[in-house]
Amino acid sequence: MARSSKTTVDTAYDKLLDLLVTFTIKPGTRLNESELAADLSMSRAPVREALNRLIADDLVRFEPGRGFFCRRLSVQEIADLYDVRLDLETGALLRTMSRGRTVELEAFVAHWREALRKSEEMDINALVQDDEQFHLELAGLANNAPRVKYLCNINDRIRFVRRINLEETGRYSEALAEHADLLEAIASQNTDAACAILRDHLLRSTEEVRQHVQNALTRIYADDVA
Amino acid sequence: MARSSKTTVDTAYDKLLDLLVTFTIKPGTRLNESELAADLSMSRAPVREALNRLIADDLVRFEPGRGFFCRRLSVQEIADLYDVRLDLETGALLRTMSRGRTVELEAFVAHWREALRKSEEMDINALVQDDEQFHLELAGLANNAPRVKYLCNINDRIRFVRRINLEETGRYSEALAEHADLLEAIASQNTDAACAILRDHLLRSTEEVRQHVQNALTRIYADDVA
DNA sequence: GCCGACAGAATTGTCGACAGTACTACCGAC
DNA sequence: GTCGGTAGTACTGTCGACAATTCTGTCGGC
Repeated sequence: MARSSKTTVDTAYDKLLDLLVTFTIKPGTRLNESELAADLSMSRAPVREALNRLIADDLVRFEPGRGFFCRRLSVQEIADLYDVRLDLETGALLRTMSRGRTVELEAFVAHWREALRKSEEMDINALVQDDEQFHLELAGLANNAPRVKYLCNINDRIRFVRRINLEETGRYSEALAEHADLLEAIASQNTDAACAILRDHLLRSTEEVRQHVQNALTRIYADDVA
Repeated sequence: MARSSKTTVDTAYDKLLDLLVTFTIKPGTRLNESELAADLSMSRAPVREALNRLIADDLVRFEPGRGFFCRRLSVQEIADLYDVRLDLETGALLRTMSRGRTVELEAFVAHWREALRKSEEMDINALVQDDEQFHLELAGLANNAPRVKYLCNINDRIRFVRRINLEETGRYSEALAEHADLLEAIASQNTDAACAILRDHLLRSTEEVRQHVQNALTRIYADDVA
């Protein structure tokens, strides 16, 4: 039954991750193990295991004797995560650039030149996903797996806000243009320019986040899917 | 029985963390759940829960159907982690310095001026612990909890190597001197100097690590405590 | 002598159950 | 009407058991 890499725990993990990342489960609410187990039609054991994995991702909090809770969403924390993200991404870029032209870099540039051209007619979901992908692949060029993993974690924790942010500001084309600029700076091996663009791009997002997180919060609590 | 914040899972977690961080459990070895449960005199359930928490810390690997394994120790990964650490720590320092003199900063400087003076006659264990503490508190001044958390994780993953490194090079006084220099640069609000010192300090460590990790590895496998 | 199949042993995956603890709602006293 | 205690309920914490899978060592064939 346990097809490799698709055990019950894994399905529980994926499902819960989704619920938490999209805030279908509201911040701060207590998670009822039995209920979740019933929803996923499995026993409590795998649910608990999945929840335990999510602790270290900081997507759930755990209080002894009380159980698991959905993480609280604070403006400060989101801003802090954007801050860390800035350092990790610019650090990666710096190292990638110092390595000069590589096959991977050329491939990256070629692929995203093409992809960005087609982005104009994408819907918001695809755009958000693409944005994340772009940044992640860029960071990946530095060939530092742990760094990418930390960035993935950050992404999981800010994804919802990131999405709201993009919707709220409607800054699609500007963001895409900034990606394009960055791409060209990279392609022409202009390290300083590339870092500056990435830095500004991220700082701008951070600023917007501060303004829009409140909207995000109300939106989360309004979304009563039931 | 479950005294607040000291549940069975927690003891399991702490104990396992220690075993993994110190490499009492050798890299790559398979972890036998029943055996661990017996050693800790508890059932398999809490052991599994603790192991699941350790997955996201990347201290254990998990293969469906095969169980949990102690992480592999690769030179590349250690170097990568040092790399990330460099970005996180210098980023934190930059933000701390940009904030000017604060009460916390003054307290930090005062405390460590004193502590460094007494460090000369410390034994290696205390030195290693102090070194980690110094860097962590310095990063903490930036008031960014997630950043510190990521650094803690990195510390867990490099602690052993860090220790070996210090023993192997015997560079105690140099390292302490660098800390002192850094402290004075911070105290005199010289941002550029402080960043440069921290950067060099960490780059040097990274370089040493590359040279000494092999020794660390053999040492780990030699330590048959039984 | 080497390779593959097969059976037995060991280990993981998941479950249901029970004990212990935290929460809730009710009730009486002030 | 409010506060404090108390009993009942709901949930978590941990366990042992069984099913399913992987591993190991042996045997026969080539």
